[in-house]
Amino acid sequence: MDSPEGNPVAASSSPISSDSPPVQESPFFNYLCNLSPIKSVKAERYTQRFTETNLPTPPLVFTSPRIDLQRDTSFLERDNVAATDSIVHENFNTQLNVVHIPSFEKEGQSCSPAGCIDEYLVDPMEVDSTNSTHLGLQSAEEVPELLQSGYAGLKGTIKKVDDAVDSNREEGALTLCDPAEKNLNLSPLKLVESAVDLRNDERFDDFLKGLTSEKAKDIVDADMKLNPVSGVQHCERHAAQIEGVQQDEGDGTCQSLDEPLQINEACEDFDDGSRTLPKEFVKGANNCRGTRRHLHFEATLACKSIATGNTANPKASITNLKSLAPISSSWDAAGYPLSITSQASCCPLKVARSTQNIGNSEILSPLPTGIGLHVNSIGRSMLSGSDVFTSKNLNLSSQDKLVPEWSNDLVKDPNNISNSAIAGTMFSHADLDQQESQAGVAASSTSYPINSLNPPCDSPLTQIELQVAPCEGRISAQQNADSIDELNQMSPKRKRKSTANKSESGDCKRCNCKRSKCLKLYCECFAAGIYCVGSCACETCFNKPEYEDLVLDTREQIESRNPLAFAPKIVKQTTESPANVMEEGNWTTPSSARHKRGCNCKKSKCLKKYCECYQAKVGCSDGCRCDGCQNSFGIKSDYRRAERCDNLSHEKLQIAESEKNGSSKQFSPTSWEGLADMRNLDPCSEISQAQLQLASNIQSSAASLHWRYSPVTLTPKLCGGNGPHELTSDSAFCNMEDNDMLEILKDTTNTHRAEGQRSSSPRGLRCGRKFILQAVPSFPPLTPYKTVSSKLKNDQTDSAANR
DNA sequence: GAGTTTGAAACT
DNA sequence: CAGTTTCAAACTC
Repeated sequence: MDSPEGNPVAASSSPISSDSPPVQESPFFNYLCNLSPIKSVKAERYTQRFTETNLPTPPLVFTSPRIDLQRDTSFLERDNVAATDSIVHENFNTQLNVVHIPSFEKEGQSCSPAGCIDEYLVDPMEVDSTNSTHLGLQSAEEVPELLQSGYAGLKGTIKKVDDAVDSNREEGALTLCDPAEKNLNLSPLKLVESAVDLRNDERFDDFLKGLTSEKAKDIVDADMKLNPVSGVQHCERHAAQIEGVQQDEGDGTCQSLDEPLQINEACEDFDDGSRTLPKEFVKGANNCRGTRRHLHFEATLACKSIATGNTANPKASITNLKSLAPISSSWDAAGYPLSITSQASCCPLKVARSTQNIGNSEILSPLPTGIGLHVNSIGRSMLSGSDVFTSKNLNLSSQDKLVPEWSNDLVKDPNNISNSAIAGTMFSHADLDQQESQAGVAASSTSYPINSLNPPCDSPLTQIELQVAPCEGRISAQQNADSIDELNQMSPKRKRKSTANKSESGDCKRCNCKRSKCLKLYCECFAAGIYCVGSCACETCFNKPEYEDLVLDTREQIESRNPLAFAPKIVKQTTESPANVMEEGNWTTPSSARHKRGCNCKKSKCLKKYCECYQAKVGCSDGCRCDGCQNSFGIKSDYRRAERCDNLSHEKLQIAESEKNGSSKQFSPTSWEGLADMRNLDPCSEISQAQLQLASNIQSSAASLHWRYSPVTLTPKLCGGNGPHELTSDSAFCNMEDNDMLEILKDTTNTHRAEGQRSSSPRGLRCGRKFILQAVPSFPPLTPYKTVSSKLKNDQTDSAANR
């Protein structure tokens, strides 16, 4: 680790200094003040940021504060965990306590009508649908029979779960167990909430009395399975009753990895329970980091279903749930925490990503409209939105929002993953050397299919993946360690070579900054919104977690100059025609993706990586000021022609769709001319009628998914690599200046609604636009999550109306 | 590996 | 806003 010359943090004029003006006191602030001093400072700072900007504090911020609500680390000692510093505890607590929403209420956290803290702790969907003044738990009538029956039916419930449950009686948890026969009208989050309420059910106490050891285990297991949130609470509350119950060695292991699709095997971050539970029990439970994320994923998917209004096909949704389950489990296996808030805030994104990762899975249901993010913005937006830059904890939180590609491999070969490796990963990341670990993983990880996505490995997105890579099973922990050591022992030059080689092979590359202290956009890591890691060859690097305040300040400074400095450079024009959408499993670059600002090449002719367009494998556009452009991905002068080509293509698709609908009145001579014209255009004319028909049948939202997450690093497919195309009105966005983009951002909601009323435009196009609008925001999100939630609802309404 | 070229970012 | 400087990546030898 570099030892920077002096600590700029101390000298920096941080708003957290004691001289700082008092932050306006609010319930939120008071809440934060109850946190640990360190985190309170951060929270204060965060609050202040939003106070100053008059922006609503995004709920994601609570990822961090909640983490600290229970800082009891005694369980660490009990489990002989080497917690070497507070950060370890902090991070570890992150993994343990993030879902302790109910405890807040129990502990009487203040909750004012104006700014109920819990409002930030629930799924935005819930926030949106529920009065913010009573967001804590659903009322009894809202919570299905699960609540009413309470744990009196626990035994039966367990049995049902284990038997894969085919009953409809308990619509709550059991719906998750047998999703194919249930519907998803019940929000999974509600399930969690309802389950939480069960903690207070005295019948549970009665039930626990007289437990046999086996029963105890089964019950708590089932508790976790059914009710990951309350499971922890149960374990704490009824520890005395369970204490002494002997568990068979190895019997406490969770099967989630073996049968990841089973909801009842998705276990919970049960570490908290370790404070009171027998160690073996805890051990078993600790092996089961699946349930919470599992359920969250379900919540995510529920969000998806809700967002798309796809409640008509619950079965498909449930199928998706099943498909996604292993992924979520694998995430938990990595020991990363998940906050309902953060997860839910980004749930559609997560869903989309998951869908992508699943590849050929059966996930077919439409994606939520309007929640997609440009692939470049995935990491950044989330990083920003969750203030990840400010905290490693938050960094972790961001991981929750993403699903690693390797999780698919988990499913395929669960035996590849050892729990020990998982645990090792967890602890290694809880260490100060976290990033070195990442680096090691990065160095040893070579084959992420997702690599084709932007941002590259440097991005938070990839960082997240890398952090959990050990669980992938492809790389042993020892290999990781070796890689780390190797990297750490490298000279900067060698590191650079090494990373450069990796870069060539499509893997991670890191910065090599010498004078910028990695706090300027020169630094690729900083520009990507991530900390530098051990694999970086930078000198005097301040882009590290320990300088997070400085990093944040610098970032703010840069953003004050250019609010979109951290926005994706490559933007995808939005009205991509379905014909131009990649086919399933064949991810190609949207050829209409363009550099937001354009290049300025003078000598390289846009044929070398000096050119940002070329580097991003996108064509040059009118926004470029390059001389003698010969960009092989599309030269500037071809831009207009390609635009015309795409417009025609789009028109043709509209015609095809109209044809399908039996409505020929929309055909215009122009349209037909366009069709004829298209035939003369190469390569657009290669679009077959079948393709067009297929394209017209493509669910627009699904297409939108591909576009949203379409890697810009691949070659265009249908319209050829040199055919930058498809620039309709929306596409001007590509070349918009930042101010224009900001204007649009401010007007996102209105735009969205207006689009919803535009009956003539294909749904997919609207999706595309929404995507772009939401892709751009950096930190802090200009659109509160509540608004996003509202938009989800609007989408739902739109979908319903369109149907 | 050292040095050069290049263009983005930062600065004036 | 334009010109200049700084910077680090890309590239060449």
